[in-house]
Amino acid sequence: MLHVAEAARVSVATVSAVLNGTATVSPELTQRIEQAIRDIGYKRNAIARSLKMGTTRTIGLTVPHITNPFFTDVVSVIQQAFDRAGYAVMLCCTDEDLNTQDEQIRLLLDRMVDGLIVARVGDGGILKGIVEDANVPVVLLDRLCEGVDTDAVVLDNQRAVFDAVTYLIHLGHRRIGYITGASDISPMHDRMIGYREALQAAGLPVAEELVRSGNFHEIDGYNATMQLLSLHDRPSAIFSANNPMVIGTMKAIRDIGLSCPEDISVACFDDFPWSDVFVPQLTTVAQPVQAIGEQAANLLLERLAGNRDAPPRKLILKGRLMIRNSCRPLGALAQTISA
Amino acid sequence: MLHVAEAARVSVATVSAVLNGTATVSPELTQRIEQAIRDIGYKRNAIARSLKMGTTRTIGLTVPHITNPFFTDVVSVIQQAFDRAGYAVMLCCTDEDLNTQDEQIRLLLDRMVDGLIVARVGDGGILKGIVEDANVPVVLLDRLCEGVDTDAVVLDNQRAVFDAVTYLIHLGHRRIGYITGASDISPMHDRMIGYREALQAAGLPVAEELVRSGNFHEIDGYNATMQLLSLHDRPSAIFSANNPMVIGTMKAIRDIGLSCPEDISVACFDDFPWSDVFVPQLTTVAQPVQAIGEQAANLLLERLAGNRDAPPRKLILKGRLMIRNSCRPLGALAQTISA
DNA sequence: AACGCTAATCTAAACGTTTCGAATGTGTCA
DNA sequence: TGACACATTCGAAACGTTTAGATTAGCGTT
Repeated sequence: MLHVAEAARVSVATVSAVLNGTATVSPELTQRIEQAIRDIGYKRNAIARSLKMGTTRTIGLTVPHITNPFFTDVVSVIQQAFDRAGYAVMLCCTDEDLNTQDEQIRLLLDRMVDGLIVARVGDGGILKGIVEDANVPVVLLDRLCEGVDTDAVVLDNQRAVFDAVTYLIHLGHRRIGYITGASDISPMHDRMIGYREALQAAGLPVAEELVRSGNFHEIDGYNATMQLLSLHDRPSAIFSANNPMVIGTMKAIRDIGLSCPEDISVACFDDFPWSDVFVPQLTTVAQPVQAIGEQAANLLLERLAGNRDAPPRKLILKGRLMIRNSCRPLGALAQTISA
Repeated sequence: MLHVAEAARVSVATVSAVLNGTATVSPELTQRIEQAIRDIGYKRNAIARSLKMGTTRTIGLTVPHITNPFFTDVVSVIQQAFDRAGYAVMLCCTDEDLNTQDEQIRLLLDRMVDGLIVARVGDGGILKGIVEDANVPVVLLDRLCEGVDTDAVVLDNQRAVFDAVTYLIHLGHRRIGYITGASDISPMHDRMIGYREALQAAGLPVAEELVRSGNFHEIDGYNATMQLLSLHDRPSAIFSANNPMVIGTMKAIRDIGLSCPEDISVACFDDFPWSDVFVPQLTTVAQPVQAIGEQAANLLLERLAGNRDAPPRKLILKGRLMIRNSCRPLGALAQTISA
């Protein structure tokens, strides 16, 4: 900027003025300065600007795993939204580990991100303190966090699973296996409640041996399914509360020599692009990823636009049951349908 | 830092010294300063540091679409690698659009990223100038760029497709449809060559009506497949040079009332997690995503570590044909096998 | 001709670090 | 006792911006 000022024979203040349009500058000087900028190929240093202004026009986004198709899609939407608004986004993957998350949030804060969107892990760690300090706005994504009162957009997980399990019950299933992730994550907790309530609403018992817990990965789904399938009175249907784990479920079914949906019905959380192309076409609970991403971005952008002390808003969106053909009717119902 | 200095009754220079270990500081002062840091909850301002040091410990990463599973995986690996090295990564999606890419690269450069990893789009745009200026190191990912001589890691695309198509030919296929993306992208160009060479090596003609070009999206694959399948002498196999497009291919096959592999064989580029779970299990060319991501990260990290003027290195990795059951043997071969 | 008003431009401080060189103190050696 | 080396600490400039306030010039009024 100094060089531009010299070349245009003006002060740096004037250059800054035309760059930002913050003051009226005569046409001649404007012209000279613009020419000098082109000649020199000057690019304004956003770091120096950030230091002075106290804002970086950068936000931090952390998710447990970007390879989980739900997060892939949401990250993509969020990235686009902030790109349109002229913000950069720093992406971090916490690998479902609290220490990693704390470290990455610190990294982002050190770099003075203007805001944070977090799909939290564990108990939230340092998140609570950050929200309380209220220096940088935080919006929670997908997962609420106990004791952390801030903007959030989540799914009505309980209702979504309730609907899905009720659907299985309507098909005639009575023993429905359930595979979940760690229950300290709010969606996992809520989904579990949805499962139990659906059974209870139908007057069915909640058999603890049908509930298995894993750590979100394919292998965990595989192991859980193996256990369910080796029960002496094995379930006729399995609902997997997490998408990567359902891959493990399908592999376990195949490896054990069964097939879906003939021998066992399967449904799961989170839709994915291939779900209606291959056989079986998996029945899933689809989250409105586009809306989730956009709403999260909007909540944060509004805070960034200055609306700091409005009360926190929690947006709760509805899932949608995508009925395909991985679940088959059972018993009397099956008779009527095939007849 | 000023507050810390005051609280510990020392100068800011001394605080900086203990923070960075750049000078010997007496045990008492060190102690006092550390205490003050804890008391105040001081966090060093990375922006100010960056301004002074001229380095942000942040890199920029641009890909066409993060939802393409190949890029999802590679981004994930790269993110992890830089995280380990204490770098933040700014992620941008260019949506396969050159203007968007230019804009985003400018955005990243404004923010003084220390380096860039780019899966380029179009003809590279401003990339060439940036590499020539040599202020920030650039490594090309997945796609080389004409006239841009810099570090790169790509696949041996030609060989990979050659192998895949040769496999189809060995199965007895003679008319093999080929669906590609825009040919100004080096991998698409090279894959096409691999296709032609495989046919020529087998003494088969290259029928232009069997080659269709799309814009990387599912819908393009759908349309291209529809065209191929409505040919009066339709192909017995289709190879899709891009993963999202193969979804369109599968949908088109289904919509037209055919089935894979009975009526038509399908193979495609890029593996995905579900590929061996559902039916048909798709035969794919798997890229070594882990290695690609790590090598790209390493190339850049080495440059960042100071090795600036070594000649550019191009790493060419090998793909792997994952033979599953979406391609069936034809003619005489089918007889022998089923006999 | 002196005055005030407005518009255009500039000067200089500030943002929070790092770092060079100067200053201070302490012990060693001739 | 003075000179010197060494260890420790500090003052102040610098990084590239923004911006409040000062300065200057131009112009219409009286």
